[in-house]
Amino acid sequence: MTSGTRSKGTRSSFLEEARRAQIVQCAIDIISTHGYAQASLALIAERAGISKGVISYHFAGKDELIAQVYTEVMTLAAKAVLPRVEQQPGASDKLRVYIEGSIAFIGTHGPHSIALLEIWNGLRTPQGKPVFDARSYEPGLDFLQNIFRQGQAEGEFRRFSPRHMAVAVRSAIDGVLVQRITYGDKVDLEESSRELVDLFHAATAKPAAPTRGSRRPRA
Amino acid sequence: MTSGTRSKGTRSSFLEEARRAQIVQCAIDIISTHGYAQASLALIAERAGISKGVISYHFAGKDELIAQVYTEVMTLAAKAVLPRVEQQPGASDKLRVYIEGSIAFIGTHGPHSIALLEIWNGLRTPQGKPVFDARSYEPGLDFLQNIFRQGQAEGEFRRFSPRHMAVAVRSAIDGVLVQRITYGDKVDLEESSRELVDLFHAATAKPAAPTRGSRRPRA
Amino acid sequence: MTSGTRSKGTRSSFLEEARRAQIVQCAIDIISTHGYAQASLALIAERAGISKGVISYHFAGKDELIAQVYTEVMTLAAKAVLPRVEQQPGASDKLRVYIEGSIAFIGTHGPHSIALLEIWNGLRTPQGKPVFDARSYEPGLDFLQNIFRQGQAEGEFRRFSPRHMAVAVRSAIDGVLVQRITYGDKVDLEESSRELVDLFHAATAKPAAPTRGSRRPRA
Amino acid sequence: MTSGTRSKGTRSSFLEEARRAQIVQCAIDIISTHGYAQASLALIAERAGISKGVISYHFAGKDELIAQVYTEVMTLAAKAVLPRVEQQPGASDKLRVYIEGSIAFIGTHGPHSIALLEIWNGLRTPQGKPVFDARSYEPGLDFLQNIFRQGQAEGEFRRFSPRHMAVAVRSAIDGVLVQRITYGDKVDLEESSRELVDLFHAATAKPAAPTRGSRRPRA
DNA sequence: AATGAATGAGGCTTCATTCAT
DNA sequence: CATGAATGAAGCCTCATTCAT
Repeated sequence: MTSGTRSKGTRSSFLEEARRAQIVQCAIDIISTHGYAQASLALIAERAGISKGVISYHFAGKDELIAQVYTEVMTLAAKAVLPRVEQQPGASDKLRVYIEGSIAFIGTHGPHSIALLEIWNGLRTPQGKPVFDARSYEPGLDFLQNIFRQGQAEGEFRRFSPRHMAVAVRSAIDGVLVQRITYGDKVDLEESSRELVDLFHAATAKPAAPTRGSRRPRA
Repeated sequence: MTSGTRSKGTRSSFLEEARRAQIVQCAIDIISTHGYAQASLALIAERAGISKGVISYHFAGKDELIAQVYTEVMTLAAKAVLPRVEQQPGASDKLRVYIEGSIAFIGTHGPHSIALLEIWNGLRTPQGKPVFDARSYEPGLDFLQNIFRQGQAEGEFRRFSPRHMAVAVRSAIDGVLVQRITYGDKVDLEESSRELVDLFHAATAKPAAPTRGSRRPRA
Repeated sequence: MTSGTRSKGTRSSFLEEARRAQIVQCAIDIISTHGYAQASLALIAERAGISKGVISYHFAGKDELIAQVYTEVMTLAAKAVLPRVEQQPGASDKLRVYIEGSIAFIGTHGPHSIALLEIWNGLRTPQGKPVFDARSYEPGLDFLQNIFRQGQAEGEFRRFSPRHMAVAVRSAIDGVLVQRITYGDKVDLEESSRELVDLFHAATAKPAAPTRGSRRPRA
Repeated sequence: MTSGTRSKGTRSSFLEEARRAQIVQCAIDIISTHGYAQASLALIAERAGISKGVISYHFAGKDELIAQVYTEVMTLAAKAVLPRVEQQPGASDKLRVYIEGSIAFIGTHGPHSIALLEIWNGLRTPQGKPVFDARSYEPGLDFLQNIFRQGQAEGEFRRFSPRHMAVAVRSAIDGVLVQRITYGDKVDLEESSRELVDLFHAATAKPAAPTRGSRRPRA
């Protein structure tokens, strides 16, 4: 209204955003520890030390909160993984970094990863149909498919269906997450990472030429 | 079990079992079409054309019904897949038949497969902990791990972690199921089967010997 | 299923109907005493001495309960008033009996009448639009308009707009109800009835012929 | 009130009054479009482009705001109708002008009229009793009764109960409003006005003397 | 004087479970 | 054995009101 100082609107927005972020974070915690179905607004509010109504005040409803959580986690994951992948010139390296990055994200953002899986599996339309069905995977699958197509075009990869391979890679990574959820620290993510890299390297690489030497660029 | 006239108790048991089986079947239908969260006893009872109380009468509670569904489907799947796998002498063929059988099961028992996934993801303890977490996978994983160990011992497979490979195989098969749920008939299960067989053949096979000929036993 | 005795279905229906009727009656009582807006399911259930869930069990939701109340009262009112009206051959007598019957209904079915008015005024769509707006009056207005058309055709009534007269008659009767709601027994319904009969007789009758004698058929 | 610089208190009062008037106006708009039950403070504040708290600041509570709306509209209506009525010397003309003025007010102040009806029907005490029941009508009814008494005393009107006639006139005018709310412009207010004037002229006038000529002084 | 944030009560609905018949 | 009826908890949402800034 006056000048110089930050406008009220901005200050409002700042506090508003802080609250929203806090609530989103608590939602992630609760969803990851109690599961999507048990993640009631009451539980989330309790965790945040606020009244239930506060959530309704800052979010249009539970749906918006969940959507926000989803967006938050997806954005975080994409930022953590994709840029580093794209820095790799070769398809084989891209695949390796994608797998390594994805599994590393599970380690650094455990609750986020779990929450993502929970929402994925738990969020339904009122008719019971999944809101995030396989269609939501498409962007990620596209990303992988492009890597595979590049590798095949450049002769680095053998012939296979890029789509099915992409589905398998994503599924395998999710499988690691499921293991991690159950067994916690007993699952050595670095080992899982190495094994999956090897697995999909072997699965995609061209059959060894007769005079081939070392097979793996790195273990 | 076979003779016509049995004691009342047995006849009771027979009817009892028929009722239970009917309810379990309806539960599978409802869970697969409406999702776990929406699968209320009322919906299942309506589908079965019976009263809600009947379910409570035949099952200790919803949990027991769901557990029964789970057992039923797991048993069906095991019967459909495992015997044929064990008929194969070689580890490589065992793996191939396991994958083929598992994906074929998705095709022949769609609702069962979906229900299994729904229960897997949806069933929780009152504290929100998954009832069927990765631990429930262990029997299946053991089965696969044994195949891999056999193959490695017999020199058919390269060196890799049997456990991680087992997790990857199961996850990849589940990935096909998720695709199938979303895209239905547009997902060609036979193609998926072939691709996964190829994928894991390549992933497990020893690096091609210099003078090896055909790599795939079957296309 | 057997024979002779009433089928289970019927017995069920009987008890079912009794409960529904009880709940509808309690809803009428609560709506008439506390007003539509305050007529919560909790209050109605408390009055009926049952749990809130019972209402949800017997009715699809609050909407269906209210609709049932509305239908119940409308049907009662129609049965109480219309047949006697149609027994009258002359339009003038029809009008008189209609007014007398409508006001008598207020006396014999006070809570019903009040509940009807409350629902009429209070029930809204989620967007705030009245569910029972003037359109719902049309059947009743038609009935009155036909009386007026008959009277004009037979020369008993003077020239006027049947529609506007019909609206005025209905409104005047509702006005008596509003008075009754506020002042209770202090409003003499018989007197109100006589006055309205006179009023609308005078309003509809042809200008007195020069040699006219008695004006009212009944005082 | 007129001079430019006044004490702070007065200037405050001026702004205060402006704010209150603005809020009252917005309340009228919202009530008339969304209905009383849906007219939340949030909606009214949004319409006014202010914060919800402002309303609480300027009004003791929602009740006071509504009461203010009621007073505002009643005052407007009284100012629009009563003075012109009182200019008429004869009772018959007074009645005519009262009806004409009241219906004209519906045309010129649609939202006000609707809001008035909504408040009338919707506002309740915490116990569910109407706040504005028929008692609130008394001033208006008195005004009409005085007209009728005058007309009867001066021999212009026939014998009838002034009170019941007054109730009928008010009810009939309200009936026109209800029609207008539902059917909007399709209700010709001028026609409604003429018909009601005729109706109540006929209803109140002395039976035609044997040698009388024209019945209506004016249409 | 105004605001946005927070509260807490209350409403409707769904649902697994219990129980008398 | 089976049923329909009833329960009570829990969930999400709306809203008038209060309060610190």
